Amino acid sequence: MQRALSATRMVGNRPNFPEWYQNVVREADLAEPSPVRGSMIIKPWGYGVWELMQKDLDRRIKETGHDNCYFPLFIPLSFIAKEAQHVEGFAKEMAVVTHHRLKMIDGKLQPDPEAKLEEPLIVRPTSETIIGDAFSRWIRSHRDLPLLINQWANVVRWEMRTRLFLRTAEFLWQEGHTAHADAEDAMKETLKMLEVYRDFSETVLAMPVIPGEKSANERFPGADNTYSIEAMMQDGKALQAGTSHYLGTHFAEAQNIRFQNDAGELSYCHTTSWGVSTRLIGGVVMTHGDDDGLRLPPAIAPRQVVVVPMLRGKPEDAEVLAFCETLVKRLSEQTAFGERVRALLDTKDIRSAEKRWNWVRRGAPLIVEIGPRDVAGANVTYMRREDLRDGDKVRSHSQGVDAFVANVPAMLSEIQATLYREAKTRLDSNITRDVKNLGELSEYFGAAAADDDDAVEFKGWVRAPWSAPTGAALRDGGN
RNA sequence: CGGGGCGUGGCGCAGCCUGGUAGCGCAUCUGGUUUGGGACCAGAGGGUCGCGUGUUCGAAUCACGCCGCCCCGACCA
Repeated sequence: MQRALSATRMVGNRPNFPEWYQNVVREADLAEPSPVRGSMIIKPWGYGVWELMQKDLDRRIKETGHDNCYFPLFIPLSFIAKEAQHVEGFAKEMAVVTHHRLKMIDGKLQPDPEAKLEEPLIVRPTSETIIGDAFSRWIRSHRDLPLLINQWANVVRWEMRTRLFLRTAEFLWQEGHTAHADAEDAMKETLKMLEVYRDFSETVLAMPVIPGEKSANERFPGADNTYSIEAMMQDGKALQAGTSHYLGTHFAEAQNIRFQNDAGELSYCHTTSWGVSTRLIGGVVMTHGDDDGLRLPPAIAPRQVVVVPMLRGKPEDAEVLAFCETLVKRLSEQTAFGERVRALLDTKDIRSAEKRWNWVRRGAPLIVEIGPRDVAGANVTYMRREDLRDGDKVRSHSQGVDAFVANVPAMLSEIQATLYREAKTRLDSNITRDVKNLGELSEYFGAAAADDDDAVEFKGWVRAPWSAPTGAALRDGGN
């Protein structure tokens, strides 16, 4: 049994951060690589986290006036071709469907040459074009605007280099698409959703971010402006955690999305799109993980309290189990973050010590251990995942069962707040603010660019003047 | 796609230089002993040594080719 996932615990000083990340993803039972290159299998614990993210974000999207719908996975090649920048941006990474039938030829199953599609279909890398096509039919009048749509879907981008959650060939996301009568309204929408993402990330994921505009070279293909929220990972690097785009009239012009204004004149709509993806799970790992594995913010923990009975194969086991069942039932009647507390009794027939560590690695916020002595004294013994260790020792707490049950909602809130505070402190204290020009910037990051071994020094971020509108000269700035 | 590294039971590795058909730790299974805690003893199962071709009496080990994975870079949610 490994005792820790890496040797050091200092932020920014993990000897091999990417390796640590992969270990946590595996040990926390979040996901595993699939037989298909670049794609992953999201396991129940990881998918449970995604479902909770979805649920909360979906509510926010609806509260801001958007309706969900679903557009097809396949997009006609000609649709993509309509917007020049869009083509240029995505052409290199598209999966293409060319046949609709397999045939056994020379003992080998292969696409039937006679079943070739007249027009190839591409697997959506994003849905601007196919949704725009629908918008062009749905929108006639200024009374149809704004049109506010969202979809939860999978998309495919044939990436050269993939990492679980952070960049996979196929990933899950939501993509919002809206159409507006003028630039001002569309820009308002773009910034509104950026703010939705910021608040969601900070309050639900406990992941502080910096919202801002991306430089021209980092813009979404076909956008006039791209905004993002950026989070700082424990290696000091930035993770683009969500984007919101003002698309101007580019897609409207390419796809003829027009409306008649109150004067009877036809004009092009201004559109937006915005999305967050399963990458957020990777962000949570790299924000909150430690040497013992994952630490999940309670708001997105599929199980917030896990009860591990200390069974010894003796008659008193029955009492222990009965006590635990009652405890879980009472916990499930409590409310935290506006929902029932998610509690689990882990009865799997393995050693209880191993069970405990499984839940530690998965990041369950509260882990409760119940033995005969607890039952006799009506106590619970528990650990808080966000504050697991006292030096090398595991910090174990004891409390009367009634008080514990009543305290769980408050403790979950505290854990959520503590995780946020730790990350926020890290973010704030690792932004260097006294860099004034490109020379100082190069000097600060210095050798980092020439590094080719694992030991990349922790540099954090730099706040520096920005050479708008291109940002090209300063693009090594780290954010 | 450029540079570097690596593919040996589920996981982590040794063996390769100096060819003689596999070994360790953890995990798994069985039995026993333990029991406020990441147990101990004994036994067992599990490997086409990434794939292919070649050299050789003999290849995990040598040569060539291919595939895959990881890191850095470029690009991206």
